[in-house]
Amino acid sequence: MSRASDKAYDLIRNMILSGELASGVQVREEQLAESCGVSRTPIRDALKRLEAELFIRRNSAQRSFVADWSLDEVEEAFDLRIMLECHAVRRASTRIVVAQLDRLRALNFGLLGAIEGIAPDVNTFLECNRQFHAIILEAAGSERLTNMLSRIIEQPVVWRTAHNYDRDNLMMSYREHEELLKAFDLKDGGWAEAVMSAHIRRAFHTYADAHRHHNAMASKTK
Amino acid sequence: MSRASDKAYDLIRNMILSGELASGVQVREEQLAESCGVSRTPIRDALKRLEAELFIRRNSAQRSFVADWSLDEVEEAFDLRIMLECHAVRRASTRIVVAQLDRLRALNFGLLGAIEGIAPDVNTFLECNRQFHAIILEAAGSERLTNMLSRIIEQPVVWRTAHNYDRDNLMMSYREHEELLKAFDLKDGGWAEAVMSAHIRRAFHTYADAHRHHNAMASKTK
DNA sequence: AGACAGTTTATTGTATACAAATACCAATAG
DNA sequence: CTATTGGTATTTGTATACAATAAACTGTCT
Repeated sequence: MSRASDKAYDLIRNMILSGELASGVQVREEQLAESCGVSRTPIRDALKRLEAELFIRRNSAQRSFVADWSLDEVEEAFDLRIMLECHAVRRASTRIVVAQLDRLRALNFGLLGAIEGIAPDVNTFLECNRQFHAIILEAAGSERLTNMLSRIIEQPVVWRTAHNYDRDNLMMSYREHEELLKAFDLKDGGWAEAVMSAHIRRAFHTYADAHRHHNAMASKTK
Repeated sequence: MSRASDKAYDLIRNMILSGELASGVQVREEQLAESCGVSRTPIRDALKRLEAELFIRRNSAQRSFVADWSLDEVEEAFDLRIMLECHAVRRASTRIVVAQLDRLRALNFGLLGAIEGIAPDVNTFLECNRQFHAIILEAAGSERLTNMLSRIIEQPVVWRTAHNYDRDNLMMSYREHEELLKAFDLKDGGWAEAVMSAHIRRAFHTYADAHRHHNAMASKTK
């Protein structure tokens, strides 16, 4: 991450995810340039990227605002992710090689380790989970698919939701990954697809519960 | 299209589609700037966009090249397009309003008119076809979906293939659109989805035939 | 001749100044 | 009091100069 535009991208993205930049607020290029310590040129690059990922929206006059996602929009994103990841897993089931299966097994073992402690290590869990899905995408062998999935807000939503996961939820992810591995072993793309679909749908409902809970809290304090 | 970056985007895109910029050749920002009559800044914007749409690829040293698509890669793109357009049509089937249905009917009537002449008017056909699909996407009402489909090479491949359409093929498109309209009238999302899937699959095979024919010609002249 | 180091050249990345577009505000007419 | 118009401030778009990086070359040493 030496390039200034990458640095700016990460910084702005984190500002959005951490809530430092609240939903709906306008962001100005010059102001971002100052807070990121770079000039406007890389900021503009970063904003374009964030706009493509729908983190940033622009109004008719090209002013940029932090996107404000409704539950419906999050559900749309999940629906798309389900379609694309199921497609990936279907392709992967006929293309995946032993080395990749081994890496998947190792990652899911690491993921289990992160759960089993007294307090689950959510960050390690997330990183293992991210890599697990990345390897499946790699095995699917479609650059375009990788491209699209990287654009769909996956990290942020996963990130927000996982902090709401209780141990049972985390363990469920582990088991679903194991089931996916069995489906790969048997080269049963249909099974793999069904497991993946359930896996992501469950994640959505965990998110939706948290979202509603959050809103209920917010309206109380008003 | 007053903005220089939009102008540059269109010019470069057309240069690629027309073959003026051949597959695989390197493109330099400064050279493009000169041929587009703008500075490097908007060229860089345009290249980023074209890169996101996989018209342009970059090597490890960030040099840009015109993408060279294999038939497999085109098939991947079609597969993704089928998934996304089927999703769109499914959503649209429960959301589409009368005004949109009327516009669809009018467009398909225009499309029929373009076919019926002595020599089919391919450009009008393509424009009606483009708008037809755009309205369905609008009716689907998912910004994210629109976003993704606009990134998937749809226009270029459609453009290349339609010039290979014979009258029967064009007429088939008209009939499929009519069938889609019936499915919408009956709010039968499953039917609509099936018709759309067949519609795009047929387009792919028309493309694949043309592609193979083209390659056979090319190898003869070698 | 072949390989390697240092230098040159080509190309992209970044900063910055300026131009264009838009929003904001105040003054004035209705 | 509202609407409209004009001007000013703010913000984004573009051009351009310069910096950084990677490729190509050249000369030397083995």
